[in-house]
Amino acid sequence: MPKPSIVLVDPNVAETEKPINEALAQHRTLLVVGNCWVHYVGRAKSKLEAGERILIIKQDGSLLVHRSTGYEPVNWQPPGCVFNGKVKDGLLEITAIRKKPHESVRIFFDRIQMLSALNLVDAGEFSLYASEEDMQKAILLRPSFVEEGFKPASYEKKVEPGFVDVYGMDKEGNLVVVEIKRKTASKEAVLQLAKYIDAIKSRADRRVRGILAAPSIARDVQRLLETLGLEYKQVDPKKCADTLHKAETKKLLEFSEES
Amino acid sequence: MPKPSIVLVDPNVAETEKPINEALAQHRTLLVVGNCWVHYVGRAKSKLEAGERILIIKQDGSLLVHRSTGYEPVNWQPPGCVFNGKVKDGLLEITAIRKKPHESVRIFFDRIQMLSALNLVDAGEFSLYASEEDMQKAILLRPSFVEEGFKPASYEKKVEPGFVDVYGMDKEGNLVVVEIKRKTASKEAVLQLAKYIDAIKSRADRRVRGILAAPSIARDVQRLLETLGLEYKQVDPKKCADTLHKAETKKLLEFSEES
DNA sequence: AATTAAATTTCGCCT
DNA sequence: AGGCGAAGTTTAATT
Repeated sequence: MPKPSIVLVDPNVAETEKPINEALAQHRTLLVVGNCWVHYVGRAKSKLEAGERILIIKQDGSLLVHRSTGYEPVNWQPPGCVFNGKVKDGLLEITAIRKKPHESVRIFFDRIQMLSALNLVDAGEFSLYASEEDMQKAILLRPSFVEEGFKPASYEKKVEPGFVDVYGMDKEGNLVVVEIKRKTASKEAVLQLAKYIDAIKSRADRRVRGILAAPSIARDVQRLLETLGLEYKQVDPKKCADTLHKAETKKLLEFSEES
Repeated sequence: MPKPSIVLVDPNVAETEKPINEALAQHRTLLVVGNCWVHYVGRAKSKLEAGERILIIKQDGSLLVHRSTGYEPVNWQPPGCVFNGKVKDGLLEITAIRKKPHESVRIFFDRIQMLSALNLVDAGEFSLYASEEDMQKAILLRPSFVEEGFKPASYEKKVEPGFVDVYGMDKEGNLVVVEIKRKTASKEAVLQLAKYIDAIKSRADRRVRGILAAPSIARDVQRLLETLGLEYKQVDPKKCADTLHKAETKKLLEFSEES
């Protein structure tokens, strides 16, 4: 039976110790806004001077300290920390300790504008569309996105430097390696594809074609691509997402008709 | 003259429209906790079903939606967004729009546990120690970290593929190229060093040694390194940071004695 | 403005 | 558990 949320506005620092440690013990989400400074020692080492920030401690043991600007937290810890809060001499000190790698974040508050201990109930599903994985699935489903007559044979095939996105054969019987990028193809993508081609060519008995499938490509990158004897095929991630979506809807329909 | 912070606990959704738009207009930091769902369209596309989350909108136009677990936000926008909040049919809809690339995040709240509009005052400085740059400075200051008798000649020297971290001479008069890594040396670091060495060897009149200075190196990477005729020297970033710190303290002392 | 490299990257997947 | 590659990566530096 979860206790309801607690919100304290402008509390004395001293009176926050108990609710904070209760919230931490119950693995609730903790939200603290106030004037603080932060010491971090671990993979690196940092010091943040005093200022007003937002501290978030989540139930999985992750920690975020956010300043008034910027997408990224100024200090943080990934999930799995152990926390402790204590008040001494009018200061609230919150310590987060992680092992492997061993590191710690210590936050000192001398004034707290708001403290909140929350019970966040969240079972909602998150779906991301048009990821590189979606594009891969869509190409396997509709190989003509790459080329008419293309026949995929395998995907995520192990080829020495790493993994090939899609691997198959064109209508002339040549081997085809497809490298997929969700956005504008970079030089790195071209070089990666070239590496795969080289590795496969060395032990193939026929011609090996490399196709870079991406929504766009820069002029100079395309030149590099052509110099290396590779090809480019424009593929729209949105269209891939739509194709996938329709396929999945159809599958669901068939399933419900069967049952 | 900044207005003080506002905190509303369990407000009706309808009554949040005005304070939210005021806070957005005044570029205050907005904190909303409540039950919401999120649609994102832009570089990719995502959908997040209903659940209780924390929304942060910062004064620089960045946006974060945090779930009850995880270091990373489930949805976000980097700084520079334009926001709008409106209430309709008992729902609060907050829209964030970014141009270049054009994308949008729409958040719908049907229940709000807490709303807070903050004026965060934060002029504190953030310092990170033991960066790669710090290690470079420390090696220039104390070349014996690389090797007894090593004499640095230059740093960030242009050598065709890019820049060499530290460049100098050993006590036998051989050229020495030092590549610095703040953490475990990767295969990429070894190959990069090899490229520099090749470039320099081609126009040098004496032996050229390549030393990879890093806190650690994987067994197989070390094998590759040795195959390429390069060397590894263990260097501790923390020790570098300490050396630097002491040097800077000393410098400050000398300065205050002079004046 | 575009490109490249680094990050206390984190995260996921596979060996 | 360690290693490798991808990310709606972001961010800073450099061309």
